Amino acid sequence: MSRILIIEDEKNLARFVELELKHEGYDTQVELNGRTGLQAALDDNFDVILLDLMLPELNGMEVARRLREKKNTPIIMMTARDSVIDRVSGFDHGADDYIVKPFAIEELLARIRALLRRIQIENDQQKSNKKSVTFKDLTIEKESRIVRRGDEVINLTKREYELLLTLMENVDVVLARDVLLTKVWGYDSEVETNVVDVYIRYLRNKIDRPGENSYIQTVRGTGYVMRS
Amino acid sequence: MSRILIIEDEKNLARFVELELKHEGYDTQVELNGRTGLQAALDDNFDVILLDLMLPELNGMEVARRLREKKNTPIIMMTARDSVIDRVSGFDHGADDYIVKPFAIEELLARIRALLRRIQIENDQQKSNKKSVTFKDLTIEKESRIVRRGDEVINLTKREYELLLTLMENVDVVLARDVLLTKVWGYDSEVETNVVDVYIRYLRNKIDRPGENSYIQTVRGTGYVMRS
DNA sequence: TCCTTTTTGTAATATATTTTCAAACAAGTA
DNA sequence: TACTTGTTTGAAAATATATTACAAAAAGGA
Repeated sequence: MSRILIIEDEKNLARFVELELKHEGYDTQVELNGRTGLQAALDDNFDVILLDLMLPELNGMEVARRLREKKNTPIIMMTARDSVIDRVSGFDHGADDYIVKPFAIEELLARIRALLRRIQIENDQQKSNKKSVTFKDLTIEKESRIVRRGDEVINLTKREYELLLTLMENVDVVLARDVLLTKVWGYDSEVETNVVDVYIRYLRNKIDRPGENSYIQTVRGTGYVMRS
Repeated sequence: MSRILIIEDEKNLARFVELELKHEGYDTQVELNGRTGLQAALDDNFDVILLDLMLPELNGMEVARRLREKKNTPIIMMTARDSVIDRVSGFDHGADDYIVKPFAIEELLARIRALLRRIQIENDQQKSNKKSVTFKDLTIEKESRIVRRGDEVINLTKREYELLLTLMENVDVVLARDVLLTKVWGYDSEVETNVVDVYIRYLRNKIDRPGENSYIQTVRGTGYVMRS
């Protein structure tokens, strides 16, 4: 179920919203000031953040701005009535929607649902929409399936290509052999997991430069990763 | 099986709910007024409390409030239809969910299940949901499995990493050697408990600074802990 | 179709790293 | 001091990964 972070200093309101959201089946967490709210938002992956504009320690706009430097978690800004200027700057700082206090809980729920739906659609499109993937001076153009290191075109077989693509679409995520196996060879493949090692080697031979560290790092006991 | 306390003065309703819950395999107890209800809740450890808002001697809100001073037993508040004001203050006093009377028994069962699940998840998983874990200037990024002390990256083996993660996800909890063994080495591992000591030493060598106190403290006769 | 080339997967070996054990040592406690 | 508990160490055992050669399968071309 979706996880929602509530950053709001009025305890009664925070508690009320939290309970209503839990009642709807969301997983919630409350933070009572901007600083801890931002920290929680960064440490954790929430689906939506409800962010009050007026907060102690760090105001809502500032929280949104700093969060946006790192992440794109959707934000619904809660503003005092008619504070148009705030609205504008709120959007400007990265809010995805806003709701004016005092609000009917049903309106908030509707906005959350709408936002989750919107994000879902964007995510679906985005992933398949990206035309190219990059890691350092390595690029993959998906449509043409051309792989380059700098200017030099690298010829990869189907398996090699898919393995590299998977790694490059998950930069900084350590992928276990069996994960790679299901992603590249298919969930029902019955090959030995040693093929992953072998293909990693093929890739290294083709993309790395002699003497330099490999672009693909081994994490012993766990898997492989391309670290930025 | 989970134990549920029903605090409800309408005998018929209380009886009905009790029978249904027993039928579902829960262990139940009924109290017919706020005073004895609170007493029972304090004396005993229930998994969930069903609490009516309108009660003789001590109303539901008051029961919730006083219980919360001592305990965090999850509460489902049963409120009359559309009593929004009651909701707000009820939640404010510590309810975890509410159900509006009259309700379908199936909805109540679903809410109880959801609540039990949520509590479970909050206990176990919240920590493992987090993307990163921090202790003083030590951080672990889980996806990339990068461990840092300040800016310096620390290389850990699989076992070392998992041991540190376990300790850091349980800051201020003293973990016995055999607990660490089951958590890190697996429930069926058959290694000597001395390996824990050995790995604690490896970790200390890698994360501590010479001269400073160790981040990992020994609790003689009990286990190890990272104290904040 | 038949032959050639390329790709894929397996298995064996070599190499590197980690894990474990057990014994000696140190420290804390009664 | 005697006893218990924790620490440190080095070496052996266990595992994981890298590398290679090769056979089977698939793809391509005449």
